[in-house]
Amino acid sequence: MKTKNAVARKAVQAVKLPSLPQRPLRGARRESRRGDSTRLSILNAAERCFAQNGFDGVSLRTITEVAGVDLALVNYHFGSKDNLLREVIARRAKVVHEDRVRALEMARHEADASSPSIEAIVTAFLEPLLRRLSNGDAGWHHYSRLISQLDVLPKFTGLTGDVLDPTALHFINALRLALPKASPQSIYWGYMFLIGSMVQVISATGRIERLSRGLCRSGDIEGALHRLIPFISAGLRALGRQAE
Amino acid sequence: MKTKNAVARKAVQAVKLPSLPQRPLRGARRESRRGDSTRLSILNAAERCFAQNGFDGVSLRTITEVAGVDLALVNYHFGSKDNLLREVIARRAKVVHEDRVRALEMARHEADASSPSIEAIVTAFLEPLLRRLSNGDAGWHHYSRLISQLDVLPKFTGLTGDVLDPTALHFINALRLALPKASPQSIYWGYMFLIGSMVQVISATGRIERLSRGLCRSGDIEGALHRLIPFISAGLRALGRQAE
DNA sequence: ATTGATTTTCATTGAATGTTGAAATTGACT
DNA sequence: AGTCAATTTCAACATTCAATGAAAATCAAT
Repeated sequence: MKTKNAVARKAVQAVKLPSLPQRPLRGARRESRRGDSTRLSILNAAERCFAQNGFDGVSLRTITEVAGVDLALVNYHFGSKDNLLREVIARRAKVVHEDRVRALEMARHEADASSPSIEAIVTAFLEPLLRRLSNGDAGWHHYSRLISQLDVLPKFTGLTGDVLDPTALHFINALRLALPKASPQSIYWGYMFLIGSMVQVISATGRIERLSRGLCRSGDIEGALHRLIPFISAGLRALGRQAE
Repeated sequence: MKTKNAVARKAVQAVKLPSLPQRPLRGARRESRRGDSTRLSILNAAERCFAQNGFDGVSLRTITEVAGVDLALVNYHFGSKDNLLREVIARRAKVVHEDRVRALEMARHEADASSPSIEAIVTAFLEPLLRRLSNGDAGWHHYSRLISQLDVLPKFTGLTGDVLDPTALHFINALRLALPKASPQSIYWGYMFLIGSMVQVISATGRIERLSRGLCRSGDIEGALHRLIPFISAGLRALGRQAE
């Protein structure tokens, strides 16, 4: 029934969405349309609200209130709450993916003929996202916390899979080349552990402040990276040394 | 406004909960009361539902339907949905905490005068929970997935803090003794990474099946532990070696 | 000024939410 | 049989939810 609803909704939405002009109608390369700022406000508000209270913990009413726009505009611009979430994620995931792939290619270039070091691979994966967290843009913070939540909720694996798996497979392949003696299974598990460690940093729940009584701070990305990269690299290398 | 509602609800609930007899009224050491099986059904159903769809993604109606009991019984036995969640978690967290502390004491005993090895500490932390996941009891599976979700949601840090922080501080202290050269900050971060890696295993979202195209399985706890312990141990040791 | 598509507003839909009060039932005790 | 508290049932409560339909407004192009 749930799937049927989703399908029905999707079908309706495909029909009812405003017809986006596929190519610029006018001379300018890209014509900025009237509703663009509305779309942006909604995306940003949704990102913040979803991150704070989870997808099901926030209503479209709250989101539109934060965005300062009318409730009905969500369904006009995005079709449904589900689709709003998808666009919130896709927007930034695209950026991070491209940066990560580029960073990895750079590392490969520097490594010449051989494979880049584990540290280089891990850094190429972590920095594109983590560096943005210390750049003052709260949006990236919210996006990170949202990803952390979806990563762990079974009902969203479809969504996160579509968006994040390409990056994952890209880096899993790089790790395989860098750890030729590790079994394929160890590589996959190692990648999961990598993700998990990173998620603890980007989810920024404030737990480390509480545990350390203020000695460590969730927002101290430099401090986190300074430990995260050695931790993961040493862990992965240990998997590469393993007798199987 | 939201906080005010929560406070009001809590106050009401404190007044309206059925007066639980503090000590056994009759001869038997512990008199099993009539509603106990109802309580259990609700706890188990809530555990399963929360794990699958998240706290806000499930209604009390769904939970009581799964439990096969009347809707009103949730508020009769637990006072509120919030409190139901708390009891769902506390029930199993208590068991795991005791097992972990006991396992750590055992490791200390075996290590004689010196500190237990990193492997021993990490194992003492991981096994009490992970071993239960391969013992057929689906409840532990649901509990683990639920913990994974709450761990990453800001709005539940109060709850998870109350329940999980004592264990955390216990093991952080053990790690400090085992890694005398590591800075306190590195220990705290290391513990966070440990948690993160573990969460990726116990959240069991099926992602590793998809990424590895069936080569690895989320349910393969032995395989996961076989990589998780070396990964984390090597990572922590690297933090201990770090120049600071 | 008029057209016509895009965007916004407003009112409302039907369903689902957590919670509650009052009556009915149960079962162990006198 | 009768008592009484614990438990269960049933029917509602007032909100809130996502989504929609139709009218109003906006604005560039003719």
